[in-house]
Amino acid sequence: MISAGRVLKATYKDIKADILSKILQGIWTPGSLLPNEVALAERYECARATVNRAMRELAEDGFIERKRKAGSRVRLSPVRQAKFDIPIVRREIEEHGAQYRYALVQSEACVPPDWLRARLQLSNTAQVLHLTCMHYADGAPYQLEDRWINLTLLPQARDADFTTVGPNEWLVSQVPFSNAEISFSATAADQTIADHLGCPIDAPVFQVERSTWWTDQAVTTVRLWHRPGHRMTTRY
Amino acid sequence: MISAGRVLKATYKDIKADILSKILQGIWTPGSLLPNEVALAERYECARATVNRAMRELAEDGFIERKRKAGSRVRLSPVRQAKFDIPIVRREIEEHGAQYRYALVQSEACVPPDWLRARLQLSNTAQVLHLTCMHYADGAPYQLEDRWINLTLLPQARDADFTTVGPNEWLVSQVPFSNAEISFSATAADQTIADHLGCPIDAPVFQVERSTWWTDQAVTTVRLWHRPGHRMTTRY
DNA sequence: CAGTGGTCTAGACCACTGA
DNA sequence: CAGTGGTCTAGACCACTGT
Repeated sequence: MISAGRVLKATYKDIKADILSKILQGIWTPGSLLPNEVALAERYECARATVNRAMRELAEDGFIERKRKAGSRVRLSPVRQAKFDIPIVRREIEEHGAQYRYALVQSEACVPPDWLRARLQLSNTAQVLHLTCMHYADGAPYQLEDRWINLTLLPQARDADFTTVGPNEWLVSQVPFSNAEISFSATAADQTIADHLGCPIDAPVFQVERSTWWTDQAVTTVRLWHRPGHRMTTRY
Repeated sequence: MISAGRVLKATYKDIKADILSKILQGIWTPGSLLPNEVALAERYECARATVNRAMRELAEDGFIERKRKAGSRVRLSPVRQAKFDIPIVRREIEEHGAQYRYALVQSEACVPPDWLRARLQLSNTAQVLHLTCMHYADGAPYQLEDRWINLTLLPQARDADFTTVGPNEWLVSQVPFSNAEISFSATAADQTIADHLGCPIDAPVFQVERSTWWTDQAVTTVRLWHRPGHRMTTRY
């Protein structure tokens, strides 16, 4: 058991910061038992609900574990998570102070290839729209996009004009929120990628794949290839 | 403005789920103004604090935006975030049902190269421990680790035995919590990487770089190279 | 069964900010 | 300046779970 120093009329943020600093400095070490909420409320001279919020957020942030009856402990192993902003290419580019340009390379309605039908669980009669697009930063190739849209779910995509608006931005306006699976990997540039990104064939390319569903129906899947040297960074 | 259906004695989870389903189904569309907390509290027949918690969490989850005086709106563009579990290689491998094996390849205390001193803001007199390690899944190369540990901050690393315990697990036991910067990219295998991972030179390799600090002092930096074909996946 | 966190309430005051 | 969310309070009851 740990004893807490006395602090006057603390807000939940004060309490959270105070407890966190004790953990980060190693004053409260992994595995040790923290005072219970009532005790902390006395020491910080506030209501238990205020302490509760501070502790709840520390638990959400992965710093402590809480159990009824057993109390709250500093986590033993930092079960840490990293959060990434889902890359929205236009914003990504503009935030780097560069000028964004978009171009449609190809657009074709077709029957989905087998691998796509399998991945998106499409019916045998489904039709899809296949788009190829380029995103430029200050005129230089930044990202190549290979997009498939489920025409059964979004027939209006057939008549949409993708020469000026990118499929991502169009989709956001059509499907409010959706579930998605996203994965990152490294791949070698094939002829098409090399041509569009202006890099050698077999150059290592950072690849993002994302499939999204709306109420259990496949909306779209996309592969994004980034120019060589691209990095995705975050802090935690 | 949107009107809410009446629900009896709802908990904050009920309210959150109800509002979220209206957003996901497109009943409440992006940009539209939600009822204020007092109105929702009446409709759900609960206290305002209960509504507040539901709405606060929806905002944290990125579904709505809240502003004083202006009210709460469904987000226009899904500023969604993806959470990744920080890859802990042993768990990653064992969760795939494979057997984990670790091996120390090389260990050497030395003066940090310039790029490392710059990256970690080390003093001129700093010493570092340079480790090279391999992680195997079912006997096959899985990940090559190139690790640098700040000996000024962690002198005990000099005497630690890294032949049986990986540096990551050792560090976790020495430094309770730390800030980190992590980045992902694609790179081409050099001779060393190719040898250790058993892949061709110039093969595209998924690279993770992570630097961590403890109270503003650099603890360690590491580069991890994954076997060809490695994917990092999440849902959101 | 008893101790702990989880949640709700009714009310209050405050901070911010759009009109 | 008035409407909205942000936070706090003092108290209450409940759910879970270790002992």
